[in-house]
Amino acid sequence: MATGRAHRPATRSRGIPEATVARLPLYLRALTALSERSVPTVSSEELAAAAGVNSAKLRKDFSYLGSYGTRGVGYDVEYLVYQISRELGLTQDWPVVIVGIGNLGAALANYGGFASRGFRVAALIDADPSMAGKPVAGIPVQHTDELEAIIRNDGVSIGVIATPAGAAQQVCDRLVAAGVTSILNFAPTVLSVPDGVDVRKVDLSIELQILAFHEQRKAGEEATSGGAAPPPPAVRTRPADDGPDGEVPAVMPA
Amino acid sequence: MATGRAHRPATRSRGIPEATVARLPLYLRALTALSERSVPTVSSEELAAAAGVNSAKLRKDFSYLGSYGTRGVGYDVEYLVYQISRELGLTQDWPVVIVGIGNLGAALANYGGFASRGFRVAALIDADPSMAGKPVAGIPVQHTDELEAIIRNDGVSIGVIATPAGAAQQVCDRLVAAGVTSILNFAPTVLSVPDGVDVRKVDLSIELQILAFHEQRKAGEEATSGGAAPPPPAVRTRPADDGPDGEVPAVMPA
DNA sequence: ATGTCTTTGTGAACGCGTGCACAAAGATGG
DNA sequence: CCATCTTTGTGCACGCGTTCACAAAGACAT
Ligand SMILES: NC(=O)c1ccc[n+]([C@@H]2O[C@H](COP(=O)([O-])OP(=O)(O)OC[C@H]3O[C@@H](n4cnc5c(N)ncnc54)[C@H](O)[C@@H]3O)[C@@H](O)[C@H]2O)c1
Ligand SMILES: NC(=O)c1ccc[n+]([C@@H]2O[C@H](COP(=O)([O-])OP(=O)(O)OC[C@H]3O[C@@H](n4cnc5c(N)ncnc54)[C@H](O)[C@@H]3O)[C@@H](O)[C@H]2O)c1
Repeated sequence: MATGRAHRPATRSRGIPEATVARLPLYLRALTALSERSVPTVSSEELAAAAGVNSAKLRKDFSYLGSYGTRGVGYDVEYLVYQISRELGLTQDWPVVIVGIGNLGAALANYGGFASRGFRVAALIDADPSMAGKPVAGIPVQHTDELEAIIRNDGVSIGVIATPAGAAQQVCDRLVAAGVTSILNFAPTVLSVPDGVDVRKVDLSIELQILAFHEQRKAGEEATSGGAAPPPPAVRTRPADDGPDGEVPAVMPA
Repeated sequence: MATGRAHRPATRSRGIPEATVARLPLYLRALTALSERSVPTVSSEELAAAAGVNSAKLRKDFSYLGSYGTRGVGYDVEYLVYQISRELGLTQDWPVVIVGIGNLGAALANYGGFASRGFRVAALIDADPSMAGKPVAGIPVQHTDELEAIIRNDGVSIGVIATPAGAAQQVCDRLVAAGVTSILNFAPTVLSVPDGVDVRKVDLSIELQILAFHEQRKAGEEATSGGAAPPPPAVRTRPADDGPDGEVPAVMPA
């Protein structure tokens, strides 16, 4: 889901398909749960069920990492946890900065799921001067002016943007200029970044709209007003056309 | 990203590919911005740039909706806003319940991006009795006991889960039993739902792990410790050691 | 009308991801 | 050591999604 200039022409980074990479955290989560229950081994079938995927897919995913299974037995849980962690780069510590400590930013700062993997909140940054020094989740909020210094001093390479949409690109530019090369964007905007910078976005509104689409399909499969097929569109250059299709507003002048 | 039992064997709902549906909200956002600036028409090239996608892809996406463009001119902004809104089901009002009003749930409740499209927060629900009646974002929190009544009375079909992971499946089951058929899940768990129910998940931790993967690739393309090839795995049959899964895992005895 | 110029809509090629199905590997038991 | 049984690893086919490239549609000028 990299947006903007974050093209992925051959980002099959080192032979591991992007789709597989996206599932590794899922497997890791399931394996961690098994590990906590001291389960020694799992079959691909069991693990796939726990992760909510097809077992053949899981086996193929693991085959990209190497042959870590034992035929007739399955996979060693602890060993696989380690291998996936290493592949994902979770054996090292990743300092993260969160920019925009409002409703969402504060929730993220309080989120325990950060530290549970190798992620550490290095700093909380906000433009509001009245917030400076105020602790959120035990960490004092710092002013935007400090952004560059923090990133350089702590060697931060991952930034989280939780500012209003209008500020996101500007914040993004500063992060990138200061050395951040991975961005998680919660603001509803398309970010432009130079090559080599990865952007992933989380957009609640988009998710809801996708759900609404399917919901509408489920509800109005046969009964709702209007047919299933959209009415022949009126081309507009000259309005005064037969325009009103159904009960439609939106007639445009050329 | 439907998980669990939400299989999508032929969910090409009515000829509109899933990938296209996922991009429609993106186009809609860009078009809304143009509309607010009173821009009358856009070319596929311009709109694609604004939405961060390829222009050919955009045209093909729109072609699934119908022929709404004018050759030599482009697309009428207002008309397209309406058509996409209608296709996504945003011309009607979607009541939504949020379950689990903690850090994240409260942030979601306060989020203005809900109402900006056709989504309306019908209720906030939490299991903590001490929260009952306390207003969050102007809406009084209601106890979980009320869940079924609220959903039935308001005809809620979309639910948002922001509870701890351990409670998510149970909450999900209750939502589904009460009539919810679309779920947006923020808890880091795989949800099992019956056919006909859509689940989408938002998982911050997974996004960060994917970023970490690419970050590691960028950093250690040649220099980092260890080679590229993983060491040959050892096989485990008899564990014998239960899990000190504290920090350094996985050296396998043969 | 006719010609030119812009931009859409889409046919076709390609590549990625998914899932089936099975041979090979290895564990386990005799 | 051999037979059997379980489960992995993967070759293969298929379908979806992306992108290119271009003919056709239409605006606009003359
Ligand atoms: N709250 C949610 O549940 C939610 C959900 C989805 C998306 N979002 C998006 O996340 C973003 C934040 O949402 P929110 O509800 O926390 O908003 P908010 O207004 O509560 O918080 C925004 C914070 O960003 C700070 N800020 C503004 N400009 C800044 C800048 N240039 N540099 C640093 N900090 C700056 C503000 O001082 C404020 O503290 C928005 O873009 C919103 O659309 C929020
Ligand atoms: N905070 C974040 O930024 C963040 C990010 C990603 C994921 N998450 C996930 O979102 C979920 C919520 O996170 P949070 O930080 O808000 O946690 P939280 O502990 O602050 O809030 C959880 C809320 O859910 C309520 N709850 C518990 N069981 C319930 C039940 N059975 N029915 C109804 N309500 C119940 C609790 O009373 C509490 O108010 C967690 O699963 C977390 O992993 C949070």
